[in-house]
Amino acid sequence: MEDTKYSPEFETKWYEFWEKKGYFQPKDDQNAENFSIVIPPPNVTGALHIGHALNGTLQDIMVRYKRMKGYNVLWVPGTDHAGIATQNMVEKDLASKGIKKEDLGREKFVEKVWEWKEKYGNRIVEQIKRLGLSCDWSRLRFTMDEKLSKAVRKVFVELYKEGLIYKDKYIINWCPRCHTALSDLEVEHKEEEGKLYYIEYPFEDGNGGVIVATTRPETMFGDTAVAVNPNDERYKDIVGKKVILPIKNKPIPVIADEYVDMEFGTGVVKITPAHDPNDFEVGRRHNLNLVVAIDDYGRMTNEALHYKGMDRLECRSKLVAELESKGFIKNVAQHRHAVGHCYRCKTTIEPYVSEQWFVRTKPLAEPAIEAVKDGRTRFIPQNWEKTYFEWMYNIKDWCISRQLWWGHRIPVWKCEDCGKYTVSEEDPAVCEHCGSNNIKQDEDVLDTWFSSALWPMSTLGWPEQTEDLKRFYPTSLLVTGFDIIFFWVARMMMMGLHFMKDVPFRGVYIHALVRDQYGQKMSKTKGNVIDPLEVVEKYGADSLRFTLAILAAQGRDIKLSEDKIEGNRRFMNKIWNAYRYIKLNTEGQTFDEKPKKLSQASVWIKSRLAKTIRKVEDALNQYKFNEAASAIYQFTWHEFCDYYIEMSKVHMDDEFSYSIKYTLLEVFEAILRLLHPFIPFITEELWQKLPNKKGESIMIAEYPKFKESDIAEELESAMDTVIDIIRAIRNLRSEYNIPPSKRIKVFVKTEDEKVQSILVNFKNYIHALALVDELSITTKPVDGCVVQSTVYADIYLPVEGNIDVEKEVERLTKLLKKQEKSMNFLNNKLNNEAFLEKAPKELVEEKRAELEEVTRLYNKTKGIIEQLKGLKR
RNA sequence: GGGCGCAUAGCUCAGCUGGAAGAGCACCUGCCUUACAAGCAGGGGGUCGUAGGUUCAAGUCCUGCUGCGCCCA
Repeated sequence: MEDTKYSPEFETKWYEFWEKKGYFQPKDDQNAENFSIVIPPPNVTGALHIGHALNGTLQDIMVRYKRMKGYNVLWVPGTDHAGIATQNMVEKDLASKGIKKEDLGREKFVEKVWEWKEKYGNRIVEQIKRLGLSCDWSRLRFTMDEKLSKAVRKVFVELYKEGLIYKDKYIINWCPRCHTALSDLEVEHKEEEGKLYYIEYPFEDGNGGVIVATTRPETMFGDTAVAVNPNDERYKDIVGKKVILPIKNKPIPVIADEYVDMEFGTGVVKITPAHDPNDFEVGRRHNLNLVVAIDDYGRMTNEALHYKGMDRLECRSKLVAELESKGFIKNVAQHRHAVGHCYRCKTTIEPYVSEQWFVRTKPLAEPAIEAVKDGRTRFIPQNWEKTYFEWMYNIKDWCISRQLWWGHRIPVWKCEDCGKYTVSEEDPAVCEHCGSNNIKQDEDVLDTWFSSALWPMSTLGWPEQTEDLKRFYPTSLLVTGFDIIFFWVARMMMMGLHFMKDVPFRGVYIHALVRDQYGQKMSKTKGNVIDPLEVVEKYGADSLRFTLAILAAQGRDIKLSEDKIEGNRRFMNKIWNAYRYIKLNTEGQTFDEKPKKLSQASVWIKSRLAKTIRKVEDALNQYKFNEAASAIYQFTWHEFCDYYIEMSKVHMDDEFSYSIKYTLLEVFEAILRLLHPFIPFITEELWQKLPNKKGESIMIAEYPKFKESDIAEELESAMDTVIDIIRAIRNLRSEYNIPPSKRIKVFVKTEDEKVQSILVNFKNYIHALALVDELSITTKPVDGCVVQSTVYADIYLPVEGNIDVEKEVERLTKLLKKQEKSMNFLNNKLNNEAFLEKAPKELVEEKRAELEEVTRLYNKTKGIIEQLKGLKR
């Protein structure tokens, strides 16, 4: 016999079993609908974190659910080469051995990264498997696979030919540490305490000067103008004059531009087109020169005179000192402002002018906006559409070149002779313009997100017209976090619509972020991470999965703590022990024949099961994972275990002996199937042991179907009466500290014939669940008893010796107060003319009946109290 | 500065289309009742952030305010 404590050690065994059986691969049923998902590819070098666990669990629930519903299901897994992240990691590794990537050279370095990928790239895959995710591993993809790289090239070349990719000298976000350009999205803005320096720029004519305010004085070596707002009365007369740039002693013009905020500082700002994105635009409008004062390593150039070669931040402090000593600094103020940081290495971003490749996004965004507007792609929850639209309407061109070595090399060759570009899918031998063989490939690689943008099509085989592509594109669902709606979702929409002429996915389920129990983001530095692998080790993957699912309410972040996972392990344990009970009673018997007659409890539980199935399906169809999970939890624990199993004990040796066991197995088996998408392992483990299983695995069994014919309203309402009476008896037992070991005698007083007949018919259940050994129906009060009234009947419990009158009066007075409150509420309502007139008739009737009922109870309670008080005297 | 979201029991949160507030954990009491002490039974606890409005009826719809998050610039 199994141990009373569930232990999840069987998990890996079942995963191997499923994989070996090929269940993760789609069926080939021509009549069935297709359901496909592509996994958001984790970084090859990454380690599984709780976010992956949530993301994967939710997808797996849908995938397993649909599979059991009979769909042809395909879930494509894969990993992302993660340009900067991976390169940084390998660089760091090499650095620890004292090697710089430049020492190796590009080719050798890239080789090293591939080695790294071979070595560690599978780690995350293995970790994902441990969670039970049923991806089709025979279709595992990597963004730098040969075929996927071909797709990348094709897309680049076609977009280039359509004029949607261009090269431009532009100010971009530059990470001096990673030594590469970053897209706007890859910059994280953080509020920082900084200083605002007020520096005087004297007029060229020697008559005073203007004071400019800047947070970055070191960029002054790149200043080519100072600017004021054209509407600023204070500075009307100085526009067109010249000022002298301090230290450099170079005259620069005063210009007027709407961009200048009159409220900021003095209303005069310095314009440094090469080192500030806004100034860059101003410079373009006013034809200003680009003077580069800081180089790509964040060091000062020779424009900075004696500061040449110095780091920009060191230069700042030294320069401020010099300016101060020379009297140029008029004031220094504290100033909070947003500073950009590299999303990978957190280094402060340096705006930098350079030649980069860009994707013209506007023409691509329009169809992507349309597709969501007309519902071809639906966001769940729908609010996220707003976020998507907001960004799409204000989309900027996408800088796609990165000065890295790891990634898809840009397929552009520049001719050293004619200077023109050859852009080609195949490596060209000669320049397509002049035929020269003196051509050189662009050094840069593409933004990682460029290849991810193609993920749904490229993993299915595009540009080849594969069977998979035909069958599974558009995919059915994408499950991802809100943090990559712009990075990824939006770009997949653009690329998918452009190249496939159809959306990449029908639905986008946006899930929450997993935070710690205090709502803090989990991070290694804070030390508040919950490691999914540790948790799985300790509690099992099922407990983690169920916890994530039951917490995954739409639109709210998940605050996770180990307690919660432990709490759900108890649920696993409950299921485990329910199985033990069933096994104990059914072992060695066969259950091939349907029972002819069911006991009342069985009819009831089947009705409840049917309703639960309906609830679960409704919830899952709306992606309400928490509702689905709690519906089954509630049913399994509080109806099946708390009531049905207890009631089943009554029938073990009576005429229903076979039928009750049959139904126990039947309902339990259905519970396991209902739960399988959430907790695949324990459900398989137990299902395999059931004598009534059909098929070789629960994974490919049919999902429970709602059966209208199982609904038994009349019986359910009778059972409500029974449960109500059981509760009342238990309550009295508890109030009088009667231990379970002591069976009792009760009188149930009711004049209602219906209730009387229920009492007769369901007597056994009351005996068993309320631990009663003698139940008498009466229409008269019984002496020497404590009483508890319910809507249906009054329970009289004989007490040995004397009744503690005071305690009893106290208890009942409390009850009386409640009933009084209730009466008042209902009376108010029913005395309200407007309510009687305007509220629905049924509601009014309902309230009338309620009032009648409460009044009856109130009078009863009152009577008992008075009687008790009389006794006291 | 623009946008989004949240405020319900001590804690973490459910509450769909408006008809007298729910769960899990924690707490209190009693129990090893033959599936389960990782359990069973019972119990206490909320004027649903605040001020208005719509309505016969508001946690639920609308507006202002306060507090707290997040995203974008």
